[in-house]
Amino acid sequence: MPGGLDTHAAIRWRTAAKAGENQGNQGKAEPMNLFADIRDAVADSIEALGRDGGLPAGLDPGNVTVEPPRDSAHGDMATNAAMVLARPAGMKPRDIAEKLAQRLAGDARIASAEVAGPGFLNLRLAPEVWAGVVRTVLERGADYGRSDMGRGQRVNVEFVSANPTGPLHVGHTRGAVFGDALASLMRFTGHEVTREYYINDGGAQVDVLARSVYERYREAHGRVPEIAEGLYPGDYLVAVGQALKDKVGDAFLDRDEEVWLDEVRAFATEAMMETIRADLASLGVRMDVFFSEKSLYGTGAIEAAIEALREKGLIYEGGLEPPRGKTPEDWEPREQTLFKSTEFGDDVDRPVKKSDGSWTYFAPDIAYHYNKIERGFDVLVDVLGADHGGYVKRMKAAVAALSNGRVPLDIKLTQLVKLYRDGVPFKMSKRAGNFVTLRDVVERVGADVTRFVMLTRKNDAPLDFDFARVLEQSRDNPVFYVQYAHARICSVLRKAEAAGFDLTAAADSGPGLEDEAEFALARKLAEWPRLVEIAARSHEPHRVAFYLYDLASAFHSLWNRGNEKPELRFLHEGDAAATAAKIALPQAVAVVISAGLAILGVTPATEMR
RNA sequence: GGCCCCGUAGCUCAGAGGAUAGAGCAACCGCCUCCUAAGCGGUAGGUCAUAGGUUCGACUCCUAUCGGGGCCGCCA
Repeated sequence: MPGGLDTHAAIRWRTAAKAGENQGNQGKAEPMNLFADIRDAVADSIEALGRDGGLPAGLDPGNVTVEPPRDSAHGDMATNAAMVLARPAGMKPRDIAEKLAQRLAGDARIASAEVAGPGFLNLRLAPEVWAGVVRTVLERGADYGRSDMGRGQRVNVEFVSANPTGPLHVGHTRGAVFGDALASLMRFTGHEVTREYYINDGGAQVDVLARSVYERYREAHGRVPEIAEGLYPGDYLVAVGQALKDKVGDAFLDRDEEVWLDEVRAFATEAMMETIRADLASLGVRMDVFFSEKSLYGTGAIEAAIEALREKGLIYEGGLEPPRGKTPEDWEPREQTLFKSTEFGDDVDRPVKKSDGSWTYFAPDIAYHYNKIERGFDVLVDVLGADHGGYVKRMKAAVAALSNGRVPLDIKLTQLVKLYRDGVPFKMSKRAGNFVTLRDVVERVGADVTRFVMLTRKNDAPLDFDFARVLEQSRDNPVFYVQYAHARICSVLRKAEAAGFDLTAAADSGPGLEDEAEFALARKLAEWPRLVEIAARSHEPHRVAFYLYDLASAFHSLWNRGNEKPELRFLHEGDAAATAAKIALPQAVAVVISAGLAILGVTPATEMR
């Protein structure tokens, strides 16, 4: 690397204007997102070249990206600028790349810029840049990687929303973890996030619940419960029946349903929601809003939502075509109230009101989403089980219609969780009501493990959850592997403190990076802000889990390099300067691991047991 | 019959339209007098299901087909 490098300039590379964003940082304006900064530099170069005639003026750098190359032999960062601009500039990609390379070579951060392949520009950054990344991490601490990408946009993440008829099960667990992590992720990227649960307390299923609880109530009075086909048989209702007895005594005994139905339904629903809230709490999930479907009935809310659609000319009375293919025996044309969802990409218009005049399930859902829009959210996210796949197009259509296209609705479907124990499928008894609950899972493996494992797959891929394997302490268990990295660092820091080293000095004296394994780790740290933004933009929190695994891997790798090269170890007995130089990097890694785990809702381990 | 998801190494899976497609496991070969070897390094392993299309460039986007899974089959 050039000996005459102005390290001072290299560290303080932010222009004065940009540094303004970082006021209150005592003038130490280190970059937050290195990739964004270098991309800015490329864009600036394009503009400058446009001014002095090297390139046509006014080129749009919108599609220019700066990203880590697949192969690190290609350098630290690569930009596609020349290829993207070739057509609008009317020039050959490699010619553009050459001009950019010359320009960028004047940037103190950039050690070399080489044209490669069809017109890639491969950039190698000055060693000081990577040391600067480590310092930035230590300065920012838990805020490193936080961004204002969301610009305060109000996001509503609706998740779990299980029917209030029983405790949460494994499927809900995945949705709960996903939604919660996504909410944290979006908050980290500058969105204002509301976690919301939609209580389906308005449909027939809560009547069934009430009748089921009534039988348990009778049971509490010493009667034999009659759990008819279709009622909920689960034991968890026994206590609810008892509680009902404690509350109302024998007031409902041997009375007609009309006497007790409303009250028992309300009582049972509340009891179930208490259970569900406790289930969520055991996972560390806290909702901001519980929204009751029932609150939409009798208040004109549904009517208003349908009316809003009608005003847009999207509601009509009519019949649907019989289903294509074989027509069911009992099919007959029926007049009903339909929403023109086909105008927004749905396959067929959807009924909102049945021929008997009652609402379909779709109607309150429309009203609920209308309510979210009216509450002023800018972005809606629904996290649903994959069995709701058929619902996606019509709901997106409704939201597009009601918000005039202003509010995007993203529906994330979480696929099945398959349970195993030591590779053997976990058989659930066919007896209805006997399923593996969220509590079962959390009690067996703990909330941290549950959460991390649930995020080691994309939401739309099925997930295998093996009770034995997730507790295994080996490299192929990502939870352990990441936690182990963090614990190792904590162990080192404990020893450093015990040896009397001043850890706060490490950040100031700065890391001395020399080995490729150290640079690799610093590069990984530099990717964090970028990774966070990509994950938030695509609503994919699993990317955080995968990143942490990669980061841990780079760390373990460096750790073992210390076997061959003792000078790379983090602790150097009796040598404060050497220790300060080496300990900053693992400190920074610990900061990012705990920041990442915080987004996933996982507590970092400080030691392994 | 319709809709949704998936198809990448023997297995489980990553992969913002970029270069020679990457990890882990399993296999094989190495590394502990040294901060936790609960770890690390290396070798081997591929028609990214198939066929078209879009473009400077496709595992990635579009269409069709095949295969696996799921939901629905009608007042969803």
